[in-house]
Amino acid sequence: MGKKNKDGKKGKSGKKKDHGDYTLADLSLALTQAARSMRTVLTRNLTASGLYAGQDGVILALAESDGLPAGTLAQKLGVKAPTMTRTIGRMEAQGFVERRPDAGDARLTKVYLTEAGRNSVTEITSSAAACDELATRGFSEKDIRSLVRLLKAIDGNLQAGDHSEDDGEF
Amino acid sequence: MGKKNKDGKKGKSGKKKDHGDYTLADLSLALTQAARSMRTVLTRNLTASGLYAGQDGVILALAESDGLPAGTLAQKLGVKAPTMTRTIGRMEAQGFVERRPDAGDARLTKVYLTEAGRNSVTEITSSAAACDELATRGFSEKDIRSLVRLLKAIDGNLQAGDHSEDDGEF
DNA sequence: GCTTTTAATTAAAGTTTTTAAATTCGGGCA
DNA sequence: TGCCCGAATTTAAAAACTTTAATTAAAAGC
Repeated sequence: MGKKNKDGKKGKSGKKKDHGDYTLADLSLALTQAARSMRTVLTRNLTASGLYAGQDGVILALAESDGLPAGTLAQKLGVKAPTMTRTIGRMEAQGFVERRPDAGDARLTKVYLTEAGRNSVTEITSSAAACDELATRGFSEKDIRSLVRLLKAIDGNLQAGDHSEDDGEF
Repeated sequence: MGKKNKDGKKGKSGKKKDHGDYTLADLSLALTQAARSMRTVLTRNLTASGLYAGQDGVILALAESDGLPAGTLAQKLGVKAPTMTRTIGRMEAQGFVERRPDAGDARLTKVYLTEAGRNSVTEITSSAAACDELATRGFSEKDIRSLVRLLKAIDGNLQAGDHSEDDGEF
C-alpha cells in the first residue's frame, strides 16, 4: 500500500485540495461517496412523493416505455430478477404500478404505470432535476457532459468485465 | 446513446436545455448505475478477503489513521452513527477491527485495526485498484483526474446543500 | 407427447440505512 | 459535593436493497 500518494497528505491541512492531484486510487471512494450523497438527497426529495430511491428508475423507465416485462426492467436497472420482483411488488402495493400478464406469452408479466404512477413522473423528474442541479452547482456544461459520458463509460466497462471475467476475448 | 428523445419530452415547465448529447437529466441515473456496477464488482473482488463493500472504507480510513473514534469514522464515511456502530460490530466479529475505550475520555470508543485488518489493507487496495482500472479502461489520465475532481465536487455540493437546507450558517 | 429452456416468483440469508430511545461519562454550576 | 446537561455510543425497531438457489408456469423443440 505504499503507492498511496507520493506526498504524504497526512498533514490534514484543512480542506485545501491540491487540484490535479487526484489519482485512480481515489475513484472508487469518490464514486461511492458521491453516489451515497446523491442517494441521500434524492431519497429526501422523493419521500414527499412517497417513493424510495431505487423506485424512481422503474417509474422513469415505464414512463418512457410502458408495459415492460419485469425481466427487461431488471436488466435496464442493472439488478437481478428477484430484486426487481420485490421492488415491483412494493410499488404495486403502493399503487404506483400494476402487473398484467402478457396476452401473447403467458410467461411474461408486464408492468404498467397506474394513474398515480403517471402522476409521480413529474415529481420524480423534478426531484431528480433539483438534485442534479444542486450536485452540479458551479459546473460548466462541458463538465456535465464530460461527467455523464465518463460515468456511462464506467458502467459499460464494469458490466462488460462483470460478465466476462474469465472470458478473455475482445 | 441518446435514447431519450423520440417524441418531445414531457414539455415540462422551467429550465430546459436540450443539448445534443447527455444532459443534466442523465446525471443521477448515470451516477447511480455506475455506482451500483462499481459496488457489484467491488463486492465480488472483496469477497475473497471476507469483506463486504462498505467495510473497505473503514479499513482504509483506519489504515491512514488508526484509532479513530466511531463518530469520526461515521462522519468520514458519510453515514450516521448507528450505521457505523453496526458496521464496526460486524467487522469486529469478523476480526478486522477492535474497539478500545479511550484512556482520557471514557465516552469515546476508538477503533483500531487488528493484525488481520492490517493484512487486509493490501488486498483491499488491490481490489479497489483492479476495480478502478477495469472501470476506467480506455480513459485518459485527464479523464480520470477530471472525473474524480467532478465527483468530489458533487459530493461537496450535495453535502453542503444537505446540511444547510433551511439553516444557512455554519 | 415429453423434455428443455425461459420468465417470474418464492425462499432464505445478509447488508445498509435511518430515526428514536436508552446508556454512560465528563463537566459546569449551585 | 451533588445534580443536571451535553456529548458519544449503542440498542431497538423498521425498512429497503441485494443476491443465490429452488420452484412454478408456460413456450419451444425434438
